Amino acid sequence: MVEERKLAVLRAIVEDYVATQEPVGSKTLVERHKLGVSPATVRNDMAALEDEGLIAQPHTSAGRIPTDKGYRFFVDRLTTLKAMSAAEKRAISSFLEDAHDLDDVVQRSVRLLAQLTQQVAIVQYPSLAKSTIRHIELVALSTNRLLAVLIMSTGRVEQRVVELPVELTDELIGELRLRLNSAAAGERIATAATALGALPEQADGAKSSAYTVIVASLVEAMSNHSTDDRVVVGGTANLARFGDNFEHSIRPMLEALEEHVVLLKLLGEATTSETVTVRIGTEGPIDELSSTSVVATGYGASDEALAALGVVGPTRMDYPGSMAAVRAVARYLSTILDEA
Amino acid sequence: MVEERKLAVLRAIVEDYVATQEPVGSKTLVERHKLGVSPATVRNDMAALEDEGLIAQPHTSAGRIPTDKGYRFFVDRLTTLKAMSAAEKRAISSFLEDAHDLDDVVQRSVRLLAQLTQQVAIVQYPSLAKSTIRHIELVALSTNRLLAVLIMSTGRVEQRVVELPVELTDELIGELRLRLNSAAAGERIATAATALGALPEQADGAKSSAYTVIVASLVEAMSNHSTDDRVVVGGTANLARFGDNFEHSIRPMLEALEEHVVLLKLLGEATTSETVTVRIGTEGPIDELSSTSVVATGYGASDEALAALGVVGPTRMDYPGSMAAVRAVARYLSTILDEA
DNA sequence: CTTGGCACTCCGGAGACCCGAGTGCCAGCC
DNA sequence: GGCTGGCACTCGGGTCTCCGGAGTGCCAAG
Repeated sequence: MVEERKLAVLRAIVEDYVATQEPVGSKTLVERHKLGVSPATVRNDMAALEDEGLIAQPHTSAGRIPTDKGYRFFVDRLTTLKAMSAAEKRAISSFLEDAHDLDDVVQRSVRLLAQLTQQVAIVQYPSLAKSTIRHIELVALSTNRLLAVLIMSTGRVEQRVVELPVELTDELIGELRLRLNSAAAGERIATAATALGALPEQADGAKSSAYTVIVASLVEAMSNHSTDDRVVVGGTANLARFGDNFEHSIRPMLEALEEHVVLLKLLGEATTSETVTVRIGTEGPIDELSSTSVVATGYGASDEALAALGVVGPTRMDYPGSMAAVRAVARYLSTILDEA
Repeated sequence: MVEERKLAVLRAIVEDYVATQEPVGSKTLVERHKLGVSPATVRNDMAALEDEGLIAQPHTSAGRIPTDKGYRFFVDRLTTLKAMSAAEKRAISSFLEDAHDLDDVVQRSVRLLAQLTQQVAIVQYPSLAKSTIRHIELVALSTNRLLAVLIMSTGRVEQRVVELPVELTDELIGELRLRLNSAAAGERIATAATALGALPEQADGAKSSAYTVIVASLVEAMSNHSTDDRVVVGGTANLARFGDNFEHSIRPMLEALEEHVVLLKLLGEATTSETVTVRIGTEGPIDELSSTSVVATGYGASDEALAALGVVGPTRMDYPGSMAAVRAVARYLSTILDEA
């Protein structure tokens, strides 16, 4: 038995099954893929592949379908990323470049990804922790409530209402704003926080105490990364193509998509932008989603990704296509954020 | 035939059908609702109701189900809003008050509404056009690109990148910021725009021309209400309870939920906060959603609503419950935004 | 106007049946 | 040793039939 052909058979099975969503038999396989051997031979190969746990048959006397392990093998060894067509590239860049807003960029990315892959797309907002502060704005809401608006270099805008135990004056706010910005601009939140901590000391006595409380409140509000988990989902209508098994596929999927925490888990460690991570079926962290796969990658600077994006779909998905689309969108997104 | 009983029968049919999702027959009806008459009598009533187009039978020899017209009658004449239980009220207010952010408030509202009604919930962000400007912040991105951040009284923050045909200086920005804010703070965008239009004239010659272009760009960016349509959707997992007819219920629903424009159409004219609007089945603007109903209302100031919120579900939904929940959430949301 | 009776309809589940695709294995062939 | 054709076997799933039960409409009597 030729090892090479056995792998060709595996590839053919994966491709066929992904395309038709039906168990594939030996006969149709040789017909569709010009393997140059007889069905019987393919059957032998299939038996071997089944022994290795790469494929399985749902019922006796049915065709074979790939197992998670089979997909894994396919993804790792039998596939190269499809290149995007020139037209697709053009579509991507023009679609994304029309955006005038970070919200807009993210929204468009999600749509794009969903449309390219015909799957559910997830895009995470640029992480607060990993981007730098461009500007801090303070707006008095009342004498003891302050709205702090953080404008990040990625264009992300974050706001916090801070309740203060002291009375505010316009003068105080103005001074605070100046100092805050000179201390924090260009820094990351974490480093800015320490820099800000030093601020009160530089002030003269009377204001020092006021500074102390205000800065402390600000720092606390800023470093509360509870909203660091902003994610946007799109293409849920593509779930409709999941096919039949409603209760076991679509419901848990919809539930997961509601829970941003779960989504973040799914995107998981895909925080490096150079590689596309593929999590197949039970490899994922969520038991309920044992028949779904995640294709994800990071975007932003190449060394340390700002955030992740990806698609989620049934294990029987077009991995090469999805991987290519995910990578392409991530790249364009990175360049766009770089410009901004 | 007693008219009053006939309506009781209609009510019973609606309630039963909503609860069981199965056509309801005369016999089970008298059993479950103690109508005090025989099934045969009820059958006569049913025949009359069917003549009036309020109920229908899916097949001969099946029970009856309400028609859209039947639901309409039920909603208009046979129902009073369920009061929320004290526990529910407490849950709502405490859940919403924990929010520290407009985004947070909206997000929580959507979840709350979805959970209360067990349906898909939609909440629209406070309209830009109808709220007032609290503060305008300008941040230089480069010498000829300016980031304008609009902070509205509702806590909504909107940003725009403005490309300018002139060089910016810190001094210019500072002055601009002062003038902008004194002219625009407390105004609505529309009125602010005209006020801003007058600004350049007040400046002295050299700066006047710079002002003119900058202000023009700003006004244009601000009054571009393309993002006025921000809506948030939640509870899509509840679609799973839609039941069987996948292709005809869930897919178009998911597709509609992706399109914010469509959602806005659905919320439609529900811009008054005093009444809860109910759109049943084909009464709605979207053909594909002919078997779904929308329960919506406005929130914000009582005279002119800031925006709308509501739930979308199958025509066979619990109207009294949904209406009550929608109204309750809208009210709490209004008070919260009032405080902020 | 209400009610019991009765004949009629028809949906939908259970069972029987069969076809066809697919398999495993074996013996022969290169 | 690997490939191939042949063959008996399996079994899912579509089709058909059948039947019960829930529901109806109508009618005549109270």
